This record gives sequence, C-alpha cells and structure tokens, in this order.
Amino acid sequence: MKEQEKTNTEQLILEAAEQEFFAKGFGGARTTVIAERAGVTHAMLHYYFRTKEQLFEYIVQKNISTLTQTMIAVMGNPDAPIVERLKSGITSHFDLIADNPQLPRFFINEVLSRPEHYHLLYDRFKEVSEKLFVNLQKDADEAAERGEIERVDVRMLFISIISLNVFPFIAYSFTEPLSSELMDGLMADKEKYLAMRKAENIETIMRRIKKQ
Amino acid sequence: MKEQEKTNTEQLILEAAEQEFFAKGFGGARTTVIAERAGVTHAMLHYYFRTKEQLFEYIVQKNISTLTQTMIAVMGNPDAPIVERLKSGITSHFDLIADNPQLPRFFINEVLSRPEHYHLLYDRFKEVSEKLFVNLQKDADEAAERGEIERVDVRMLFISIISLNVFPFIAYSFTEPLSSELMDGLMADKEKYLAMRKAENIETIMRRIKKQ
DNA sequence: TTTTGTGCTAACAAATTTGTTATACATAAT
DNA sequence: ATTATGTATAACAAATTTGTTAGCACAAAA
Repeated sequence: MKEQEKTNTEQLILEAAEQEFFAKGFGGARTTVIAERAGVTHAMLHYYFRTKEQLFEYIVQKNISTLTQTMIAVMGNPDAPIVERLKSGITSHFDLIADNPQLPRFFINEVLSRPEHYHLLYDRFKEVSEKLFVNLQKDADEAAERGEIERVDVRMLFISIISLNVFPFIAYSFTEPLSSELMDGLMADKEKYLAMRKAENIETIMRRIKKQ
Repeated sequence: MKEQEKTNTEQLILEAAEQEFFAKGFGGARTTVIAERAGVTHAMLHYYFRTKEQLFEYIVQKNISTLTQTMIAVMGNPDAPIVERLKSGITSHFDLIADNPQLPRFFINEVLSRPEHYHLLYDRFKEVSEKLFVNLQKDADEAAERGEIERVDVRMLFISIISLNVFPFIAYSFTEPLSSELMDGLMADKEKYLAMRKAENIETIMRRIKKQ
C-alpha cells in the first residue's frame, strides 16, 4: 500500500477531524465528536492516531503547504509587468482563499500561537519569500523610476492585499447572515458578492499604486 | 454595594477569565487555570459565577458594547465633509482596535459562531448602523454629484476599511515575530509600525474614492 | 453575647474526555 | 489447515475538568 492510499476509516477520521479542528480549535474539539462525525468507533481514532495531539499535528501538516502557497501566490507572476503581476497576485491569492476559506482563521488561532508550528510555517515561507520580496520591490522600484506607478513599499502593499482578501472570509459567517437586512442584501448572492469583493480589492490596490 | 463595585476577588477572576477566554476561547479555556491566574482558589470561581458558561457570558456582555462602538466609529463624524468624515472614521476605528487588539479575534471566534450572542450583537449594531449607512451613502452620493469623489458603495468601503484596520491586529502575533528577518524589520518598532499602517490605510481609502 | 451572613478553603463528587485492553473476525501468508 | 496480521468493537480505566459541600473565620447586626 502506497503512502497516500489511506484506508477508508482513516480518511473518514481525517476529514471529520479537519472539520472539527477548523470549527472548534484544538482545545474545543472533542475526539468523541470527531469519531461520531466520521461514523467510526472512538477506539478507531486512537488506533489510527495514538493521541488527539498526533491527529491534530497531522491536520496541521496537511494544510501548512496550502497556506504557504497562498502567501506566495500574492507575489504574482514575476515575469509579468508590475501592474499585471499585482493583479494576477491578488486574483490567485483571493481564489486560493476562496477554495480554503477556513484556513486563515485556523492558522491564526491554532498554529501561530504554538511555537513549534509557527517556526515550521516560518521556515517554509521564508525559504521562498525572501527572494520574491526583493524581486517584487525591484520591479516596483523600476516601474516607479519609469513613472509608471507611485513609489511604494511592497511589504506594506503585501499586508494590505492579504488584509483585503482574507478578512472578508474570516468574517463571512459574521457578515453574511447580517447582510440580508443590515447590508441591504449586499451578500445575498454569495458568488456575486465574492466576485465584487475580488474586483474591489484589485481596484483598491491599483489605485493605491497609480501615479498621480 | 452598588452594581459596579465588585469585590477584589471577583475582579481578579474576571480579569483572568478575560485573558484566558481571549487567548483560548470557551472550549480551550480551563476554569482551574483562570483561578490560578487570578490567584484565588478554584471554588471561588464557582462561588462568584456558578458555571464556566456564566463566567463566559459575563465577559461577552462586558465587551459587546466596545465592539459595537468600533463598528460605529468607522462611520465617522456625520457633520464633517465626506473626505474628513472618512479620515476621522478610519482613524478612530483604528485607534479603538489598537486599544482592544484581541477583541475582533475573540468575537469572530467565539461570538459569531453562537447564535444567542450573534443575535444580541446584531440587534445592537442594527439599531444604530442603519441610519448611519444611509446617511453616509447620501453624503458620498452628493459629493460624487459635485464631482469631489468617485461614486462608491459605502458598504464595500466599510468592509475594506474594517479589513485593512482589523486584520493587522488579528495577525499581529503572526506578522510580528516574523518581521525582524522576513519583513526586514518593518514591525520592529511596534508604535512606528502601527502609525505607518494607520497612515497607509487612510491613504489607500482616500485614493480609492479620489476622482480621476 | 449571640446570631447572621459573607468570603473563603479544602476536600470531595460528578461529569466529561482521553486513552487502553481484551477480544473477535476476516483475510492473506506459510 | 494454521498462523499471522490488520481492522474493528465494546467495555473499561485513567486523567482531566467542572461543579459541590461541609465547615471555618471574621465582621456586622440584633
């Protein structure tokens, strides 16, 4: 049996565990609930994963690369001109988060507070980001030199993009049910709302760098 | 004894509980740890607050009005011209969050997932926000009519402002330790970094509404 | 002085949650 | 056919966490 091919029970446990840990965090999640959700006996959970801690660890490992991916996505395609590069960066980052809407909240809550995980994430991200940051800043500086855009600090831009892209998903459970009445149906159609947000975020960042 | 004047022990418990609940959430927090942090016996916690649930409820109630305040702050001073109004709105919102940096994360994690609290927050916020939204949109529309700013949907602007202001605090524990090396010292001086972020957020929104 | 009530402690009980073990049973290897 | 192996269950044990109780000390009221 290959590494990837997990037994059905194991898969069921992993899927249920991810949902529970994403929803309640490590401290709030209950292994009995995970077992129930997976439709297996409680003992099976401890058979496949000795402890709750190990099961959690597995879920973290499984998702850590996706998160790194999203951070790198923001940097956009280094071969495209700066404006296109940023547009594509924002777009692909937004789309990745849309595919994994619970991921940012999970990592902020559970991973960053634990030094072991934090450092793992940090190392992985650092590996690839350093060059990309320098490269992106160089691109931006050169474009500014040519008068195409304003001179900007790409690290600040990076934080703005992540804020604009991630926060709406973190707060969606909050904003969505509020929407119908309070926001006058702004988010009634989720697909439409997300498309609007994505366009708005691109527009916001484009205007931020636009030469005046 | 007046309502507000709590005994010392009760205060100690409340302060420790807030820290614990903010840090770990309801499920993750332990009443024994709260008691230890407060420097009182475990029985005292149950003496003053019958259950963990009640203690949690108390902390939520205590903080819910602050959160509503922050949301209203974004709307700015309705008497000022639109540009000033938005600038003051962003500034006061940012400053309020800076004073209560753990509040957004706490509410997103703990309150919005619980319908009882969610509805309480919703009702409180709705009370005041509806008129403010209509009023702000009217201001914006009139200014756009006069050619002072772009025509914008203030609800989208509202979400952008909150994203830009709140996310850096939600993710601070994440971004800060990363900063020294990875972000090349961007956040080394916290005060300076926050001032920069605030200015950046104002600049970003101002450019978003600027007539082109 | 006695009584009453409040804040408190220590020990304990109950409940919940995590983790283990003894056992069964199917399937594949010897 | 027998043995070994992996998957499973049910019942149980251990640990953790929450909640309770009996009673002490001390202050204020009767």
